[in-house]
Amino acid sequence: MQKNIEFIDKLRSSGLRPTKQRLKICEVLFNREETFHFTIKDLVKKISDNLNEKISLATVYNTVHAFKDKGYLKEISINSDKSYFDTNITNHHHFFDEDTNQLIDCEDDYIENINIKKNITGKKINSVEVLIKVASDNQNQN
Amino acid sequence: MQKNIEFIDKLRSSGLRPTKQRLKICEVLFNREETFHFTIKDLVKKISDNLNEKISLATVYNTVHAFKDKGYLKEISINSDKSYFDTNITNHHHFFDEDTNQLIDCEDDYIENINIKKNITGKKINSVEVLIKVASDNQNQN
DNA sequence: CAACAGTTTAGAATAATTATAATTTAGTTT
DNA sequence: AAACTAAATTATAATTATTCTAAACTGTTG
Repeated sequence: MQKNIEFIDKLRSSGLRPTKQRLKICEVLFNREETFHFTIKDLVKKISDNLNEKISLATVYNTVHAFKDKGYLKEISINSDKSYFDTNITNHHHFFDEDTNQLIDCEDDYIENINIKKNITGKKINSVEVLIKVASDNQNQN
Repeated sequence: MQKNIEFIDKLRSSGLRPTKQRLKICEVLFNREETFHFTIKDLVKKISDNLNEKISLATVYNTVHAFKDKGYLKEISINSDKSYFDTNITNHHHFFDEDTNQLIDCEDDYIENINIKKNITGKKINSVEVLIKVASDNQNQN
């Protein structure tokens, strides 16, 4: 569990002012054992569940984008109408449960290393991400 | 190149009435050598470029969704605010050029087979897709 | 503590998509 | 081929996620 003072340093060191709102969002996002996968809506809900004061929607968007730009969050590509974010910023892959719309980290032992044999000429690879869509075994869902 | 009569059969066989609009959209989508990656906006533009008559936006959405449901199109997950569709419905992966926002098919010889060693209990795998984000080699882009 | 740039905010604006309800059309029945 | 019915199309309104705007506020620096 990180302390407030650590968040302040973290923010300052990347040129973000440690405002009340950003610190609250840090607490919600980073004071946890497990990776947090969330949409903006999820985060807004977590904030209003955990805090007394409210943070405006615009600030939540601003902060999430700032955190993403600074590398504290990753944005995950899901076949969807909204963006998912991930507090796990290491290189890793995902399962997406189509029954529940839940994003699940794919541990390293679940998948063999991805080997890109050729690349587009003149481009560098920025990321390689695997998305494994799963659904109930016993039903016909899509 | 497929003929109109083939599209009519194709649509009928999957329980879709071969309407004028759907046939026009079939022509635009499937009468081509290469895979077509597109957003709804792209498709609307192609339609208005190629045809005299106009098709309403709602119909374009309806048709693309119907075609997707019937398996004539795939929807591709991109880190973005809009949906991309693909006329290549085989299992395959993608490059996404972040400079140009272009989606590029990843040929089989570009990537080694993906091997999922473990899966989520009680779920079946519906799809495995790799997205390789690339950008200019000589610039600092993100 | 004054000044200033960086932040927050409510609310408006935008953009993609979906819903609605009236009209039209395709396929079937007479 | 006229009549019927369910499916499809359409213009438009509604919805949803996200971004923009401009005013008010706050953190930092001197």
